[in-house]
Amino acid sequence: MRITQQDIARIAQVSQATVSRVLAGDEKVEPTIRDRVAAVMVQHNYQPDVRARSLRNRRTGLIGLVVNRPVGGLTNDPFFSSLTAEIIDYLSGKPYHLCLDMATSESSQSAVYDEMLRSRRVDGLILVESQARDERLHRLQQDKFPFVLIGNPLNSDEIHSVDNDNVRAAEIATQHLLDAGYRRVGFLGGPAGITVSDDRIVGYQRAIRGKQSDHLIWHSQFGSDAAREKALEILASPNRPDALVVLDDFMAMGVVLAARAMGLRIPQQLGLVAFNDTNLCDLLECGLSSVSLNISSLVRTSCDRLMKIIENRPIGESRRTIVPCELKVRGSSIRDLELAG
Amino acid sequence: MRITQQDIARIAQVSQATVSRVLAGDEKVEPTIRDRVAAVMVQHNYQPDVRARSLRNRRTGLIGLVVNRPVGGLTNDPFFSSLTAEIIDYLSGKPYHLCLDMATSESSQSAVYDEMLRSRRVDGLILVESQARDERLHRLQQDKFPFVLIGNPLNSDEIHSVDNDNVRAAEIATQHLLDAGYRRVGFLGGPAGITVSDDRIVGYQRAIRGKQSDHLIWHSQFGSDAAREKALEILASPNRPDALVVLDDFMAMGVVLAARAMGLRIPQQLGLVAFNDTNLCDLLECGLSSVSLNISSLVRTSCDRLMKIIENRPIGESRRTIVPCELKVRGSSIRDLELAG
DNA sequence: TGCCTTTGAGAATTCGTATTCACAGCGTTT
DNA sequence: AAACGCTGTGAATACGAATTCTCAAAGGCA
Repeated sequence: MRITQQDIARIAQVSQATVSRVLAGDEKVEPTIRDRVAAVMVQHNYQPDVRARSLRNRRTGLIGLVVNRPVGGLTNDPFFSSLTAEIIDYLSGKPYHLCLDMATSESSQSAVYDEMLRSRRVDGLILVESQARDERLHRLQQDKFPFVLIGNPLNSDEIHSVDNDNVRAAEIATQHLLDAGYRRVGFLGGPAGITVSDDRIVGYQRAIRGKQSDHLIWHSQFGSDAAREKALEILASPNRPDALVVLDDFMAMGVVLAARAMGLRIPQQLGLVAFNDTNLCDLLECGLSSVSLNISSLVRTSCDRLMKIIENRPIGESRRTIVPCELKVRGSSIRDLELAG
Repeated sequence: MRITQQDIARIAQVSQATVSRVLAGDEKVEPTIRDRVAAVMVQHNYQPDVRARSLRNRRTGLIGLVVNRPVGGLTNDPFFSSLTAEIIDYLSGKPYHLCLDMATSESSQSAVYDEMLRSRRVDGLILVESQARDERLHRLQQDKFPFVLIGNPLNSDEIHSVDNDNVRAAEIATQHLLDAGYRRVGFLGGPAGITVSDDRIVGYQRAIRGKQSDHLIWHSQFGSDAAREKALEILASPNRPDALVVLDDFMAMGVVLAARAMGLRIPQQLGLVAFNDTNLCDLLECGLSSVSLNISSLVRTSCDRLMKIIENRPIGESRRTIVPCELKVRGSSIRDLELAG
């Protein structure tokens, strides 16, 4: 059977309330008694029961992370894995733990949400929405449930959100390629409708405006395989681009394979810039230029914010925070690499 | 304020006990009443409070995953990310959630363990120990706390554990290279003392025995960068290997870069087999042969086992389960690829 | 000395649910 | 018709900790 405050109280010859007070570090406890109780607690290896505590305190000490992906959609998702890794890293040492959950299908989402929110399993939520789900977000908002969105809440500025400036990120990437001397800079994105992808296309277009006569935009499924197929097609077309901004590092590696298969040299004949700055970037001899999304600062900001909301502390900043991203230039976007080297 | 069973009871003109019974699907409730209560629950969007429930039931519905890594050691760890991804995948739909925690330092481990176990935050634990921590494991064992170890419990067969047969895996990989006609097959592992690495070295040696005069074993830090450095050194040595078994895909990619830099062709002049079968394997033109650790079946087995232990259901199998691994042959280990193609 | 304030600690209550216990109402049996 | 299940429901209690309420003892002041 488990040791409770009741037991400690009995052994130390005090009331259960006093044990609780000692635990809370209450000043109003006679030092003699405090020490006696503390000794008994240590001796019996007492640890308060979180379950009882959270019932009483209305706090579980858990932060939920809900990921919306189809079954199996998590494996090999670099964004997701960085995200969880960073969150755990950030939370370690703090009085919160991470509760991870997945909503696999549209229909299971409600269930997951209900289980997490209405049932008060977690104190707050971090949401990563690949597509805008106003309805859901507003439900949370109405329930006054503490949450922070990583992403773009679209038409709502009531919602606490932290985001990369995807538009700007793509603009920078594109501009960089233009500056490097590439003439026909294209964009290879993910499936249309995905917010990240759409946002970045806007940034691409913004940079291109005026500098180049046409917009070269393609879509592909995620992953290096799909991207390679698409790239084979793109690079075979008569007026192929001489540089590509690619939605993520994995897709970029697919493009690299396609280029290699077709005998195109990177960066001389094809410039590349991708996003995420994962460790994949070093797997290319010349290095893959990539825009770092600064996930750790994204995480730090969101978690800080969430903890403030949960603990009712004042929130200094505005509701929406943009985390700047940073272009990490490597070899794949330096057109005259050999001359320079 | 939150809606409780009490409220539902009042509205439906029954006692709170009855509401609880309806919720539990108790047969002994008059259909008329059952429907009336159910209707009120739906109407008011009632959801039972997990906190109260877990206090009463002594079950939280949480499974803990404790990862032992230094700060920042999670980012870009493919094993970890596959593992969590698979666990979440597996748990979604089941009445358990995942609670993720990290023990960054030796000293913080006790704290994490205490917080998780003694405080009964989770119903059971999945442990991934990179090194054997008998002391810790035995404490858990003595507390009769439900847990399953992914890995090797070394000198204890009392402990529930699920593991790859790392020895066999490495043996197969090595054998495969020997069969392919390579003459000097070496092994590039991680830092000495890491169980995975040590186990695989044993397997390597077992396969080599008799087939080759000497054992060619090197150690390097994890990650493609460190591996590349080491590989440059290895491949420059006078009696360099003509094939390498490499501890994981990432390190293997480092080896690939080194080989490429030195003008060695893969697989003709250097054969490669790695472990994990991540999506990195497709990033090599010829494909990287890799031993799949079958993480999803690893996860399925451990979670099943853990759930059985938690729920006191009979456990059919023995305490230790070995999940077979499978060599995925790709181009990097087919010595005469061009002849074959 | 007597009254009031302060201090410290125990008793009682609360959080929301599950479950045991007790019992009212009804039907069956002899 | 009386004694005896049986069934469905409400009342009461437990889970373990935090907090409020209560009160006794000690101390201060007039």
